[in-house]
Amino acid sequence: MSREKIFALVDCNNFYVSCERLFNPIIKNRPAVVLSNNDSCVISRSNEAKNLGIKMGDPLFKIENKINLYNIAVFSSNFSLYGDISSRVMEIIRKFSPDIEIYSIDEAFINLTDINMNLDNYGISIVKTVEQWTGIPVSVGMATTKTLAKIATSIAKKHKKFRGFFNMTRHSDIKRILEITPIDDVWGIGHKYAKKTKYFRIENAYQFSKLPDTFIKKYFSVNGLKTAMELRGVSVIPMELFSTRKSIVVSRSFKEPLMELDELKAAFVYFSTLAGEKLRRERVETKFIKIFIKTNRFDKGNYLYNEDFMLLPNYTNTTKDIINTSLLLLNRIYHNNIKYKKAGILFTNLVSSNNKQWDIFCNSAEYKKKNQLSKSMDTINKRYGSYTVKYANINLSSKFLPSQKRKSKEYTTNWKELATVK
DNA sequence: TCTGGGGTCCTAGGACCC
DNA sequence: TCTGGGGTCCTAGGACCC
Repeated sequence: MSREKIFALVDCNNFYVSCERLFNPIIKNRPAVVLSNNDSCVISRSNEAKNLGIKMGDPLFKIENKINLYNIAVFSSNFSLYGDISSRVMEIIRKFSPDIEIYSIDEAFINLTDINMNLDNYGISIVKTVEQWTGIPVSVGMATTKTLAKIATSIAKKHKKFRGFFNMTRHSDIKRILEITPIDDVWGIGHKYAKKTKYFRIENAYQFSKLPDTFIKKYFSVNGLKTAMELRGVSVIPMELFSTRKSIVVSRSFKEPLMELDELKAAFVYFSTLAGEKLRRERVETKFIKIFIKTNRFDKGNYLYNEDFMLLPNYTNTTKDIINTSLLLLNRIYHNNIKYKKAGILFTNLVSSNNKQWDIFCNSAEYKKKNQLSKSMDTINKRYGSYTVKYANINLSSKFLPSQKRKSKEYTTNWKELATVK
């Protein structure tokens, strides 16, 4: 029998808002929110904003009143800033265990099974170190499975008295904790499954964990069964240490619907540029390029979705190839007099640039030339800011560009916007 | 009126083959 | 045209996550 595993989840508190606060100490205790693309809806809230009843996903127009009434600080999202802060946080967490799974921009699991130290001290030390070195507050939860660690973290976050850390590994009363954990708070139980559990009169995590396996599998599939096992303390969701990306998407909703082909073309040049950068950053390539255009999904009865794809003869990650392909596909699926509200480009079947198969007919000299051009552009744009150099046909003044009226500066990633010291 | 973007995994069902 | 079983592979759609 192998030793019981120990997982810790490190979760940044209100991550995007916390990032904004680093550079705006003035809003330290003011309620604050960060908005999604086009400044449409709320995607991050400070504790004060949560206490004012602002919900995740609330559209901006719905909370205008509260914003004025309570002087809420509002930010457009600034993902290059958040991404940069995130990687700093992750590097610090890595010092506590190299066995790390970066689960999302603001969360990481670490495996502490082989750490021969007092776990309580270790957990408190993680919370303190990350906060001191980056200024980002985090919560840490420990347990014998990832699903339980999720619960432990939310307890650490919810109750001030724990100071950001909760250890569930040797808790004498896990049953009691699961009983007070609503089933829809459990990792792996989403909207639809929560509704089903209600139907079966399952209210909390403990009740769910006690259901017969065959029943769970029938109504909640194997993933539901995994969740139940993990709640019972049996670790069945392993750490994913070397996840390789399987798909890449770049898509945007337009503030104003686009109708003209030229407008959409500009949008796809923009998407292709971002998508190419992403492929190269991840060191992957693709043959499979799909694009889609669609109308407003809330416009019932008139919803229209069009997509098309192409399988390229050779793997690529060069912006030029992606632009050419996406414009060709756009010509195929575009129709007159349609109000397109959202569009995007998608790559699947990615392969690593390092070990891809060379095709017999691939012109490798041509390939290397295009590749070199793309890479040089990336280097320049990284150093001097996005779109310092770009393909001539990209038209950044077009109306497809996301509207971000309240964006903070790129303090850490753009030379032109370094924070100034007063 | 306004309602994001980017991912992964599982399953059911169709196409195709013997 | 109808008849049957069994297997694989692929894809669309649905579920979940942040």
